[in-house]
Amino acid sequence: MNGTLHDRIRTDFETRILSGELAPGDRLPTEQALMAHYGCARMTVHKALSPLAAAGLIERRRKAGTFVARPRAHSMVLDIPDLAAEVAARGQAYAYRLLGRTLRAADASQSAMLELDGVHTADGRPLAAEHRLVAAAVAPGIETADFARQSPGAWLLAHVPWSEAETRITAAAATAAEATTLGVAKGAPLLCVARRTWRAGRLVTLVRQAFVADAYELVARFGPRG
Amino acid sequence: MNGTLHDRIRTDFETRILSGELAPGDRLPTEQALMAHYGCARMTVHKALSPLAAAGLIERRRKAGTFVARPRAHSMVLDIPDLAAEVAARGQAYAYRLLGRTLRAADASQSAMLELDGVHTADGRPLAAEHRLVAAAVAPGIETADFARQSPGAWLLAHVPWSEAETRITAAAATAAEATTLGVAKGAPLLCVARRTWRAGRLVTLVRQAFVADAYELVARFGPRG
DNA sequence: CATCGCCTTTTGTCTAGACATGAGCGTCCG
DNA sequence: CGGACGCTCATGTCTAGACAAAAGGCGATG
Repeated sequence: MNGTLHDRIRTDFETRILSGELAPGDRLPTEQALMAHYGCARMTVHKALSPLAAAGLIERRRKAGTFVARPRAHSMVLDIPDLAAEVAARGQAYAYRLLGRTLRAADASQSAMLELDGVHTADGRPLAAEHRLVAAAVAPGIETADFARQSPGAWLLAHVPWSEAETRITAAAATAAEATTLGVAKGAPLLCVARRTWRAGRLVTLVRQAFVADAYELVARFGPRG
Repeated sequence: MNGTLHDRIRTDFETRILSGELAPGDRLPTEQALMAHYGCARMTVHKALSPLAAAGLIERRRKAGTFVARPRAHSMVLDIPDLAAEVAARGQAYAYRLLGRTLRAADASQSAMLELDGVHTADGRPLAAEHRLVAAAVAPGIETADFARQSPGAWLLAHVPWSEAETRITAAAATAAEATTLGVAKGAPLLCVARRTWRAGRLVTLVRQAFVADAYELVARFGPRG
């Protein structure tokens, strides 16, 4: 596919496996045989097949050989887009409006957290309500940040690196407060995205975004397009 | 981390970047310098840094060098679990009940599709309503498959390889039909997962699962744990 | 001053080998 | 017959080098 030889070898087997031409359990040629077939060194063959093994598409055992892996519980790539960019791509005007800002002092259970409530809008129409906690100690400077022009999420992305994140996606009925903020009826369905983000084991931020159901969707992909 | 040298070099920089010790834009040593530092050949250094570049953690430019990448619109790994396994892991009894089965003949716009309606249950309680279309030509044998014991999704996973999939996640209010199937009130929030799956460019199946909001959530992760 | 072209640095790919590792498999011996 | 041993094969890791390609830097030239 790409110009390089090991990319060609890799995509060769990738497509043959994904198309079903090579079924799970089938044995692939040995590296020796592939050297001869493609007329290259063993390192090149190895460099081609290693990523497939890492991706779980094939399984390699010494002495036994290389086999097409059985399809397991698959995972897809979920794009977590920048809301501002997403809205702008739709040709709408994005804005974040800060609704509340409270500093919660540290107590026995956790360190000081800045509590931020706001709403993301597209062309002035509410898109999502956001409730966020930010660990003040891990995000120096956030207490003086201006969220009139930039959402807390964008500020954090630019200022605080993170190493780990977990996102939970659920549906929920709008509470009275959410209904008011978003301009929908109480009980209306919302797509809720709750994310916790850590840096070096310490919680950086905890955010819950409630999207108006018919105004937003998440997309996850699996496939050669990346 | 792992015993191998290139794994050690890779995790070295991985942790230094993710911990923030190396900030976005920082330049990494050249491969020459790393050869000297680790006392190994350049291929070994290259093998260590290449995956980091592929993962988007670093950015490499000829002549300029290697730099820590700025965090971009990040993507996470979304686990699409096998429903049966998921329910079993919670200690509940999983079942799929087929509610409707219709063969739609081919027409000008598309080939023959088998239409399947069903409901996934945990301990007898409805968990999700499923509406699925399967391309009969791409899934030979599905017309005689027995869905009393196995859901169409599980059957397809075992019998038809796929190369590409796209999942859209939304929230929606339960229609009257869905409310009846799931035993919830009309208008109750549902987490909807709509997935299209292709094999070699041809549509294999198209499925829409509507989950009872408080009985299900999707989890996506990003981090060194994989 | 601007621009073109050349040089150098740095990464990308590949080779031909070496040794290590581990698993399958047969053999030998009890 | 069965288990322990050792052989062999296939993959895993690594080396020292080669050439290619891209892009920054710099000087010559207009």
